[in-house]
Amino acid sequence: MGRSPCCDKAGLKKGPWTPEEDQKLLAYIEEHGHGSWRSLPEKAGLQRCGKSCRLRWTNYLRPDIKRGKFTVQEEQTIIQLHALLGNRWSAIATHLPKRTDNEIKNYWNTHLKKRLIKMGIDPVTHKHKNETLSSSTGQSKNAATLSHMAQWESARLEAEARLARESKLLHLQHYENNNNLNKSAAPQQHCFTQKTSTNWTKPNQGNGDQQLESPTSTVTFSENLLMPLGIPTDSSRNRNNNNNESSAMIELAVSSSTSSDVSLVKEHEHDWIRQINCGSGGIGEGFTSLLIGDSVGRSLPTGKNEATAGVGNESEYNYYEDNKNYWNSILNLVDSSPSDSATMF
DNA sequence: AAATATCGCAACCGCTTTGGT
DNA sequence: AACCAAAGCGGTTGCGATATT
Repeated sequence: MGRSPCCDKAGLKKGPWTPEEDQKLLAYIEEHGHGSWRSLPEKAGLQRCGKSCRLRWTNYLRPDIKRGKFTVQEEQTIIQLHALLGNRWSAIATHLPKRTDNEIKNYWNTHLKKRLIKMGIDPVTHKHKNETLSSSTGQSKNAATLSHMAQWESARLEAEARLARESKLLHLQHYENNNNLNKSAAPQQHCFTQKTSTNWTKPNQGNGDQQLESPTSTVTFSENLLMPLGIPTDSSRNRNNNNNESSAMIELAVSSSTSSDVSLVKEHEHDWIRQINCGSGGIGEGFTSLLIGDSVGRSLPTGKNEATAGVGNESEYNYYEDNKNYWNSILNLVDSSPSDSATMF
C-alpha cells in the first residue's frame, strides 16, 4: 500500500520558492497562524502542498531563525555534539538556538565533515587516523567509553521527553483548575499561547507585539524557566526576578513539555551548560557539561587532584580522564589545524 | 570567453513517530 | 486496538553560483 505523496496532485508547484510565494505564506501565517498545514496552501492562495509550506516556514521564513555564518562556538558545538549524538540533527539543533536542523545538517556535510577529514579525523567516529590504527592495541577504550556515554545520553534525552510529556498532562490539569478559580487574575506577562507541536499561533495577538513564534522557538517566559532551578540567566543576574508571575505558571513552564517544549527547555540547557562552564558551579557534573564545555576541552586541570575532584576512585578518575583526553585531542586538532587555522574557525 | 568541475544550500522524498478519533 | 492525518526527521537531489581549466 503505502501513503500517496502529498504533492502528487496535478498543478502543485515544486522547486524554489519565489518572493511572492514567501510573502503570501508569511502574510497568511501572520494573520491566521498556520493551523492545518494541509489546508493552508489553498487558504493562502498557494499552489504548493502543505508539507512544502511547512518546510519553507520552518527552515527559512520563521522569524526566529538566525541565518548566516556559523560562529566558532557553534561549529565547536556541532562537532562535539555530533561526536556524541551522531546524525541526530534535530537533537543537535536544540543546543544551537535559532539554527535549524536542516541548516546544521547542510553545514556539517558541506564544511565540517570535510574539514575533519582533511585533518585526518574520521567524521563518523571522530577519531584521528593514528588513533584508529592503534585501536587494536587497546586504545579503543575511548571510543567504547564514548559510545557507552552516548547511549546514556540518548536514553537520558528520551526519558526527559517522556517525563516531560507526562508531567505536562498533570500540570495542564493543575493549571486549568487554577485558571478556573482565578480567571480574573490571569497572568499578564507570559505569552502562553499554544505550545502544542501542531499549531503555531501568534502570541499577544492584538496588543501590538507581532513577534511570531514557532513551536520550537524560544518564548518570552524563557528566562523565568530557569529560575526555579537556580540556574542563573544573563538577565536574572541583572535584574530582580519579577515575582508577579504566579509560581504555578512558572512551574508549568518548566515542567509542561511536549516534544516541542523539550526543545525549548533544551535551548536553555545550552545556556545552562555555558553557565556551568563559566564556573557557576553547584549544578553538578552533568554528562553534557562534562563533554561539551570549553572548560573541559580547553583548560583541563593538569593535576590529578583537580581532575579527580568529586570523583570517587581510581577507575572513575580514568573514566573521566579518558574522555577529557578524547575531547582535548579533538579540540587541539581543530585549534592547531595547519595552514588555514584563521579561516577554520 | 567558453566549457567544465566543484561547492553550497534549499527543497524534496520517504520513512517513522505522534496524537486524535 | 486500529486507523488515519499530520508532523518530525534524516538522507538525498537539483540547481544556481563560483572556481578552475
